Amino acid sequence: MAKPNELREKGLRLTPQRELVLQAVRQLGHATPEEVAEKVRATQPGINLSTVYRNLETLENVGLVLHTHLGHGGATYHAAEELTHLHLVCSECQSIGDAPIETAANFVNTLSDDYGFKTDVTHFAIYGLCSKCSNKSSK
Amino acid sequence: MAKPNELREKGLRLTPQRELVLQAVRQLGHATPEEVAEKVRATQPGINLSTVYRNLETLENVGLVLHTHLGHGGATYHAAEELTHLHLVCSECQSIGDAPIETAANFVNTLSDDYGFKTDVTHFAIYGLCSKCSNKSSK
DNA sequence: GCTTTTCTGCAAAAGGGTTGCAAGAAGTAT
DNA sequence: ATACTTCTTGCAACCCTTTTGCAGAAAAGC
Ligand SMILES: [Mn+2]
Ligand SMILES: [Mn+2]
Ligand SMILES: [Zn+2]
Ligand SMILES: [Zn+2]
Repeated sequence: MAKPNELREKGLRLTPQRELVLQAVRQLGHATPEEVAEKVRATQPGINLSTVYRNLETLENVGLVLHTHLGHGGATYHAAEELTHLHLVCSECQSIGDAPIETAANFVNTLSDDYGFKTDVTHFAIYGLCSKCSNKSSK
Repeated sequence: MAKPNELREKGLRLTPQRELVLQAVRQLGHATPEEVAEKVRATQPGINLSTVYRNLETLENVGLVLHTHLGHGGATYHAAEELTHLHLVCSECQSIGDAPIETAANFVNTLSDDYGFKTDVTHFAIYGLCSKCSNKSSK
């Protein structure tokens, strides 16, 4: 999954830990550092949590990985090439829905035209009530 | 600023600490718990941080206060009646701009029509590059 | 293989927020 | 005004997540 030299091309050393962290992020979709660590441990039981944190940061610095905020707490990590959707997070059931990024295109353009603000809509979740929960509470 | 019985009307006891926490949130605009504590301490030096946290939670439960996420870390608090704008947070200079909530109206309607998702656009910031920073980096 | 530089594991610390508990204050009834 | 009940506060201890310093291990380059 992680090609042999895509890490070296970025000026990074290719260590088993680093390769496994990247692989885990790619396989997991959105994952907390803890979840990444757990996944990596299936292959490399000894990996330290701090190594996971440091590699996530390193991989983010070279653009292979990104983080987003889906809940009230910490960040979750995505493979950079796969972050092509909005996250619709339900405040009631905590479910995470996806929507295509184009859904926000007009909104993003308006902010750019009116405020000169260049929005990254994926960094924070879109927060609200999912359809199930909003139906329930209105009945 | 905090009327005598608006707290009692919500079924809460009116303590000096609670009244001051509410007042501080109203005066500060967006404030972290730490900032609220600091403001309150101008009047009541002895107030404990845990009292601030507990009161923010209590005030949020009765709808007088709300929290939003403006940065990568913790929450910031708003007076409920004043949360009528979007937050445009710059990833580079950390500035916090405002935009009227109607800016997002079409976007919110689309999410509702297409996904049944009822968005609260104020809970998370809109993240990106402010006009100053995007000008700089493009030159 | 040997040298240089980066990376890892470990343990300790920091940061932000929460909790149990006993004492204190607010509200309520007498 | 006093007594009673219930809620709130301060304090200290604690928890969970993330960061940091450091010494040894492993990559990359020669
Ligand atoms: Mn939140
Ligand atoms: Mn972030
Ligand atoms: Zn839901
Ligand atoms: Zn900026």
